[in-house]
Amino acid sequence: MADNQNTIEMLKKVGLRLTKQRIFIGDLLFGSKHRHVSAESLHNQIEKLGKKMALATIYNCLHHFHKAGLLKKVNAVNDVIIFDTNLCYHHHFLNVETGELTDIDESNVSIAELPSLPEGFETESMELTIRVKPQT
Amino acid sequence: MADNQNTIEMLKKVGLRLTKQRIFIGDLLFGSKHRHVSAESLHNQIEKLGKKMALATIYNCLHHFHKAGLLKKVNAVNDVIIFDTNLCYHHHFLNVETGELTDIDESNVSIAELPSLPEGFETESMELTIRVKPQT
DNA sequence: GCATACTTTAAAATCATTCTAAATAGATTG
DNA sequence: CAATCTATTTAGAATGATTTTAAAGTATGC
Repeated sequence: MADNQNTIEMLKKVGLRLTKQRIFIGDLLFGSKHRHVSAESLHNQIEKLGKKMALATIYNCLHHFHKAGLLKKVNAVNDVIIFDTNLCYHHHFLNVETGELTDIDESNVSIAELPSLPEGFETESMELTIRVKPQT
Repeated sequence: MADNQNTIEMLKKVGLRLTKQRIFIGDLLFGSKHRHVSAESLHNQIEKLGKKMALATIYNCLHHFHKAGLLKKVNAVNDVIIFDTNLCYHHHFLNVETGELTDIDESNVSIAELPSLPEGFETESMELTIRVKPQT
């Protein structure tokens, strides 16, 4: 499959070993649109596809992808770590009831002035979270 | 003590029972400057002050204060829930190495355009997090 | 192919948080 | 101010997400 090939290229480029599990997860994550996943949600998806994979493997894989710069970590929601395949600078709506994240179209937000950083620090990333809840 | 009196007023105003533990925690939290605390960090502080208090009591208290609108919940960091005594709309630097949060002076940030919310939702809060790390 | 280092895995361990059930302490009422 | 009612505190158990461990398996270089 073409996807498969893309994933393999990607893993090679960042110097990660080509394991069945990483290729499978890579295909899922980078196959189509951007995604927000937790280890648990990925695990569920993988089980629904009829595959078996240890949860620990999924954690390992997500962390490796993150270290390799393939995934961005976004603010934890309800104690759950969420990884984002969209690496570009962008923001989120967070549904406080469900924990669901939705991308905010970049053009819709602009941060006019940026504060100066503390001495000796550099920015790693920046994220605006707009917590939303169903209208009462 | 004056602090004590303020805390008692505050608890009465929001309709929470006056317990020794809540008064003590209220004094710690609202005594001077704004603070960012986790249940654990508060527990440590309380132990250092030579008092004993069950961790569960601290969790209860923080949640009650939050429900009563005395504390704001901010994005979890490293799986830890952080409460903020600063209720005003403001933003944070997050030290990704230590998890430490620092307030950003409000005047230093302005969000020019706001995106429209998803249908049927309303904003609960909004927070910009600038993740920073020591310069390499 | 073989050796080596890296991965996967299941299960145990850990860590933050919540729950439980009993004991205690505020609040309320007569 | 005692009796009662209900909320709160507490220790410890339970839960849930994540990490660690140690053993077995697998990719990669030679």
